[in-house]
Amino acid sequence: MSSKTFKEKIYELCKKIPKGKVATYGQLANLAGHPKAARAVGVLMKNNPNAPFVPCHRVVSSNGNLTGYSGKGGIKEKEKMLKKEGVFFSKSKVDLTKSKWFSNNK
DNA sequence: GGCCTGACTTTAG
DNA sequence: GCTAAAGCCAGGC
Repeated sequence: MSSKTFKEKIYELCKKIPKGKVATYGQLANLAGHPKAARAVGVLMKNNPNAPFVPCHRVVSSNGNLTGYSGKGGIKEKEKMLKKEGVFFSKSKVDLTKSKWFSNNK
């Protein structure tokens, strides 16, 4: 039963992202059951009704580039946090080759 | 129920 | 390698 809305699923998926790993918007959308709703995912993050409850900074674009983040510091802080958590970086982008999250729960 | 917005993704030039 | 355009979707008013 999918009583939960798309956004609720997205938030839960965000919380499931392990430390030191990152996921793409499209991936979260895919796990939520809508592979093409990556855009909607971004909107939900922007609204960010539960900022401290969801590590939305672990969500990046498909090429590993850090996009968005309306939080304090913006992209800069976001990158900093990820580096701190152990995410591999290549210049100003996430090294998806090493740090992309492989969701097991589907 | 319809219109607008947007932190996406992909393809083409 | 970069820019532009199109397609897609859900939330909010």
